Amino acid sequence: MDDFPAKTATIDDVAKLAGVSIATVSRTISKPEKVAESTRKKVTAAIARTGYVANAMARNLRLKRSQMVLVLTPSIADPNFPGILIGLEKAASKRGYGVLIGNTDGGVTQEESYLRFLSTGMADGLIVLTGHLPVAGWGNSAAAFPPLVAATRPIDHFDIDYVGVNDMVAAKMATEYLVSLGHMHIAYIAGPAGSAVSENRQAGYAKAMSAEWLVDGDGTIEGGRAAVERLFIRDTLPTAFFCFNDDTAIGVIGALKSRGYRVPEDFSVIGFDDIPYANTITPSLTTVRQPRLQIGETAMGILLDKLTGNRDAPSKRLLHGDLVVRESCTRPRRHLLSAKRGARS
Amino acid sequence: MDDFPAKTATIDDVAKLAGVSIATVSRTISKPEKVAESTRKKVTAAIARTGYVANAMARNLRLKRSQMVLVLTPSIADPNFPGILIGLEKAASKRGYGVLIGNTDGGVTQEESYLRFLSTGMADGLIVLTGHLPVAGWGNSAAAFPPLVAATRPIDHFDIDYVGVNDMVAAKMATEYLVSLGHMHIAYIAGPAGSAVSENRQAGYAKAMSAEWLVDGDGTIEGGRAAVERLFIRDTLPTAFFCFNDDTAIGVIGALKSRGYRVPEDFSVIGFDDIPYANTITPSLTTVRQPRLQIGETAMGILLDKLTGNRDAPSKRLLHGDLVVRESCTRPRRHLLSAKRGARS
DNA sequence: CTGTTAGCGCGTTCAT
DNA sequence: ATGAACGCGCTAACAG
Repeated sequence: MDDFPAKTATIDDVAKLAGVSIATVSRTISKPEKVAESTRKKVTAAIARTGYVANAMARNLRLKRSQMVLVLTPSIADPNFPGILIGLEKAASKRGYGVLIGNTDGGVTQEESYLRFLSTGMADGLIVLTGHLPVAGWGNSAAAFPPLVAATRPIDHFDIDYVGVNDMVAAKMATEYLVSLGHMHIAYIAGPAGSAVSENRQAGYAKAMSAEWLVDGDGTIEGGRAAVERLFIRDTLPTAFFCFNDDTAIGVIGALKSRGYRVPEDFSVIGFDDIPYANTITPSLTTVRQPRLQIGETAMGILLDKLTGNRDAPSKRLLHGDLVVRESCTRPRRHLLSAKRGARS
Repeated sequence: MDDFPAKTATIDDVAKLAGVSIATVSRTISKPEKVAESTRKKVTAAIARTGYVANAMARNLRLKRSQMVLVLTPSIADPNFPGILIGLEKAASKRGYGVLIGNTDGGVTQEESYLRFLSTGMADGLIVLTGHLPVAGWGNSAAAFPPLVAATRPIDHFDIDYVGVNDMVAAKMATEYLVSLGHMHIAYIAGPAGSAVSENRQAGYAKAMSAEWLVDGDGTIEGGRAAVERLFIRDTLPTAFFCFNDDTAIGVIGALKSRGYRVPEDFSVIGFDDIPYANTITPSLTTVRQPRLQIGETAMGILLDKLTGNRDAPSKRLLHGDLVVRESCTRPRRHLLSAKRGARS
């Protein structure tokens, strides 16, 4: 019934078997209502008997499209990626599109290579997770771009569709939670230098604080750890840490613990993302959940709408992030403000 | 220079501009040596001026191929997936192939849908991460399959290319490590029922033990936790746990800790996979590293070899997994063999 | 309602 | 060494 390399029946085979022309076969497939009931049945039967499946290459060549979208990501290993990909894939396959993965590793060479791929027509559109236009300085009119939507990381200076979490609002909420617990000295451990996302989170944090206390970071566990070490060289310490992301928070907690402090008893720390393992660490991490699946789905939805023509002006879609309260934050217990370095190790 | 929707030059444009026939243009691209030096230069120049890039659909239609491979996975969220995907993608793009993601969620419907996709010719081959042939009972002769290679999870009853870690050897090694530490009572917390991978790991474990002590599990954190709870109903307990995977180990450790025990002081636990967060939990997890990237690369390599014709009989490629010693295992301290339930909570 | 025809853009004989 | 012509498999006019 469904052997595989079964000579792959073509539309001609079906037409011949059904005793009609190929045009009729084509119609029965795409516009069934425009073909007589009787012949439709014959054709349908013939299709079933031959196991016919339209050749995508031929059809796409004719239709000048590919029914695929290319997803450009700087890192498949990013803990947020799988969730987003699931959403992307789900929305795409639901509408008959395939999703191609393009891992750039931040490299310009790879970006160019994928772009060349795009220009061969193997993909109709682009989902960009990198936070910048592939190959900086691409034309200057937005019309010069291929259909594209950015997700997770906004792209500056261009009026491009974007969907991601509302970082500022979420960060403000997280910070306010810390404040409501009684914290007055909260440090923000930033993400990679120049990260627009980190800047937005910082802005949200700033809105909830009268004075900012900024610490550099890079979004990695090691970066979080290093930030804490640097902080301990100073004379004063915050009572709570609002971290750019969960990885940073994990690093912060690790460093704190290895210095002999307890979390949340001695210091509260809150992360951002709610990565899959956020609730498996000790203490389980209070954080802001990023609606990954939804981000993926709506980003793909917007792109496909553009591809199929039902879409007007670019829009920024900011989704809500939920605060997930777990164990890593509590009321400040003592005034550790004057804690000196070298508590213990 | 590289505007985007730049009318997309066709081979005719290039031919016209270079003053040659399209056949010559085609040759200059695929068999440069068969064209005169002088004309080659003209054509090359014309290509550069027009920014010509061959249309993939047309070319693939003509060549009856797609230059894409479909990766069927039961779960993008599996912690092992990203690493494998990176390897897959790397090897594919290096050889000019694109990789398409097919998330089945274990559903037959999705599998069928992706298979139909395959049969449209949008993909030339398949990488199967599900551990079974898509749509069980597919023909009976291996020749009826499309080019395919299984990775991570072997497919029984068929002579299919497979690449994964050598579970038995690795499990034996892990168990022997526990034994070398002095443990005599080691329980194996199994994976999902019927998992061939879990059976192999169990077999390796058995080889290092005189008597098996089996506990059901399902490969999830919750499953690991539950396994421990069930164990505490009994009168005797092991001094160490060899877990099917890291998630299970995380659950085991969590349950042990919440019962007031310490790991590794009271119980040693060892996992399998070395997922990204294995070293961030407390205690950091001793485990067997699965060579994900390498698995992905060699699986894709084999598939592409088959697609390009340089390949003979199917082969099983078993890669070595390294034991990664961290903090979750130590020598058994006391004889907890008669520990009763309800230690504390 | 149905069949005929003309390409979509390219690779490839087959002549020259 | 190069060009003319055919066809991969399909959809979209255009007739009838």
